[in-house]
Amino acid sequence: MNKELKEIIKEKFQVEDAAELLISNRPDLCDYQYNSLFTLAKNLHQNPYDLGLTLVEELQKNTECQKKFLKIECVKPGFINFTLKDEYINTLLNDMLVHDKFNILLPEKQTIVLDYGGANVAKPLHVGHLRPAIVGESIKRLLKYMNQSVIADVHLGDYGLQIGQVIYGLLKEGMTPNEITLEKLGEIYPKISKLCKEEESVKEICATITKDLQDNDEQYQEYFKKILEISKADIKKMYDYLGVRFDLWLGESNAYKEIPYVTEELTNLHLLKESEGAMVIDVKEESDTIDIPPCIYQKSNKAYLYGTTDLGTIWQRQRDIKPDKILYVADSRQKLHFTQVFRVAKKLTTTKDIDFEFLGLGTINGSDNKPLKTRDGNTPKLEDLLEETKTIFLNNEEHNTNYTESDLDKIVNSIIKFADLQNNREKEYIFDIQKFSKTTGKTGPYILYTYLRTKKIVKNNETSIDKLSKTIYNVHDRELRLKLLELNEILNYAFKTRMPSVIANYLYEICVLVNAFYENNHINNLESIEKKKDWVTLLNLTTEIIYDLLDILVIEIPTIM
RNA sequence: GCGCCCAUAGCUCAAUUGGAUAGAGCGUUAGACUACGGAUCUAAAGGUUAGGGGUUCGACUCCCUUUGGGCGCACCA
Repeated sequence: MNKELKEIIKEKFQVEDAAELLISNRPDLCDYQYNSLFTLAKNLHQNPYDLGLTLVEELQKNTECQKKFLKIECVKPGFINFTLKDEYINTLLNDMLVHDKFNILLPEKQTIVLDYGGANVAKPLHVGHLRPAIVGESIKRLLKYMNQSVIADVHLGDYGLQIGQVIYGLLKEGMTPNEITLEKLGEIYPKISKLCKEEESVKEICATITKDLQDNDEQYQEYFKKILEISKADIKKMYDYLGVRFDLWLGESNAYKEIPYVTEELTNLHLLKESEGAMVIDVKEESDTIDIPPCIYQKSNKAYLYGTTDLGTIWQRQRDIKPDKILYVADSRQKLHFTQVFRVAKKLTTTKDIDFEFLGLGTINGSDNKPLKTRDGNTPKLEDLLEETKTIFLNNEEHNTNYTESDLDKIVNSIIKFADLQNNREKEYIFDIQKFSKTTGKTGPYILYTYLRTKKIVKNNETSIDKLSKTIYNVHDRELRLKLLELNEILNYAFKTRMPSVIANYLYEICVLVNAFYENNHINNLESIEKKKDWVTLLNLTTEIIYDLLDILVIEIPTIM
């Protein structure tokens, strides 16, 4: 859209201008705005407004611009305002109609490993697991949509102290591996975890069991395999319900065989040093203004830690996948840990070329703004929460609809996910089941409802879907069309920032405009065939866009609401 | 102690990374169904962006500071 602007700036002032034409935040004045006159003027030592006037004059002479813009003007301190011609808006929309993925600009293809989910084996899934799963899955779908080759790895926490704790508990109760059940695991972990906090000696025993397990103790391995099998099945079931799908089901335990390679290279590079009985790696850098503590590689009892297995995992990914990037979706509190791990990986010749990104998540709090707890003080189980959402939805529901179980699941998913994904992932947010149960306003059901009623109109008038004519009929019509044109900018911005919330909010804005259009423009008994054809085509394009955006947000569409 | 993050309408959140008049939902108030699905739509009210300073054409956004909250800092993950 701003090709001519850039060309003219380059030709006239010999400046390569990186700034884009932006969507107007003053729709009463224009459709698109150019805000960079001030920086341009500063570099050229000229007055921004005069500069703007010169540019506008050139733009108005340009024949391509004459085709695209109804009005170009320079105003006040130094903005250039652009108003699009209706005909040009429709040209762009027609391009979206015929091209793959609505003609958006796709970034260069890269191979990206996405590490999210991060469920811990042997601990029951709770609310805390919801956000990494949903946000991670959404980012995965966004990256894929934007032409990236993505490998999703759940990276289970399956070889840490919690396993030692659970094995200790099982042995104490005299259970054999074959007697282990999911319910038992759910019971034992919190019990022993609490005990470890109270009694140092128990914690030491559990640590020793963990260490021996890592050293392939046969008995412990048998317990471990059984725990992993049962727990994994449960985790899979829950992720499945949420539509969260991984390409790889690896975990910490898979990284163990890689550790010797990492150790060898660390040793060759003289990076390992002893400190208070443990082996650590210094990660301080010259440019640091603050103190970054070293990465602990091996405990004084020779057991390995989280950081060690992360390095092993990175090593393995480099060998088997050769990714350009590895992205981690995890709780913000782990930021320092990942800074340390990334710095170590950047020192190793094998893994130094990988780009690392840590995508932090804020915690989920209860309505008291404290970490979510049930009445008995425990963290609520994810399964119960979803069930509760379903019950509240059915009780609130005033429209005598008989839902199939499948539709009901899709609606529950939309409630939870749209509530979560519209928030900035970096900030903590309040998980308020009462609030989520409301299905009016900015909610998943609102989006689904909008989609279904719009889709129905398209279906009822199916015969006439074609290309848009040059005409736009009224203000609701024009606003909707302009909103659809934002798709490219929105998707690229969301991609760049890895923020599903950008998409969720845009999707909502589309739906608001579709509903306004719907109320004001009735299609079925329209006399003009041309107009009817245009509007059905427009609504068809809209539903296709909504469909794709919902898919990125991991929301499926029910047959009925 | 050192460091990171946060504070926006009564409540829950936005604000395209420094742009023009800070926007939504819920709640409140007043309206709209003889028309394609009313889980909708049209309006109104609600703000010194925690306080104070600074940077500049321009600050919710950047810097300093005060207050109030959350979190992380070596053998947990």
